[in-house]
Amino acid sequence: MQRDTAQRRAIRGVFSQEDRPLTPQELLERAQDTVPQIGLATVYRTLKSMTEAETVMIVDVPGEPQRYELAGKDHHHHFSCRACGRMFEMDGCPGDLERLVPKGFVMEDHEVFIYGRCVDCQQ
Amino acid sequence: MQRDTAQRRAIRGVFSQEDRPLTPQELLERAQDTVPQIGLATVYRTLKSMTEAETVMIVDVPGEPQRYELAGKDHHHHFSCRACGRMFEMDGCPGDLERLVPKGFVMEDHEVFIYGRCVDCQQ
DNA sequence: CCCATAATGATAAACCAATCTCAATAAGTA
DNA sequence: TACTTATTGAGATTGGTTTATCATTATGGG
Repeated sequence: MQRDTAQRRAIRGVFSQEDRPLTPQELLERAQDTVPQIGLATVYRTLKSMTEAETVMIVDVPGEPQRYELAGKDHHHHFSCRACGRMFEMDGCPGDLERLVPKGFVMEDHEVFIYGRCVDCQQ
Repeated sequence: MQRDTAQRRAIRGVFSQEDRPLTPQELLERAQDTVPQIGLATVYRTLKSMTEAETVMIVDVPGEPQRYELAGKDHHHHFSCRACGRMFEMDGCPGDLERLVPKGFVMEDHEVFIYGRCVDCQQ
């Protein structure tokens, strides 16, 4: 059966503290604040089981390694800060995407990424 | 000086025939129709010099290798077909993205990806 | 408290995209 | 045509992410 370890608690803790999509590396570093000896393999293993349990979702980002975010959120998109490299969530959705779709094509899904500077990285 | 080779002509030909963002692998396969012995290294070398010359642009796609498209096009976004894996261009742009940006964040750029089925892959 | 075994850490290995190496080829000027 | 040298192809190599290995640790039911 699934055991409750300090490592997994730390990873779950990071996800609820930072409410944004995280890379395995970011998760490792934050989790090490709580459990210093935690290794990258444990992070990947935990992410895999959380993904299978649908506790977290994979976020594919252009030109970056996969990120992971807690599942069950409302539909949203992402903001990537070019200064600090962090990715944030943005509620809502631009309407009227159907208008962009070429004739004869069928839209099933969409993603929007906005790039710029986050509130902590102004000027 | 820059020499005009059959390989480079083939690659330029593929770009103008297929008017969409192509992966190095796609370029290799299409170019081999014209120059069967062309190798992947040549494709990458040619893409690098075309990128430096700003003849082509890199398109970063979520969860996929980089693609390349001819430079100088109007602002547009991309449609990815889940059936055939090809990526297409879509003219235009959803307005009103500023509305999504969290307070204090500054938008510099944006990308939109639509997923679904292209006209050749219906039902 | 015991103990079966799930989980971990360190590191090696697998993967894949992209680049490098180098001998062979071929473009293009004289 | 001859020659300089840019370009090529094949395969090795790199760099980064992700997975596998395996001896060790530690959870949690009995």
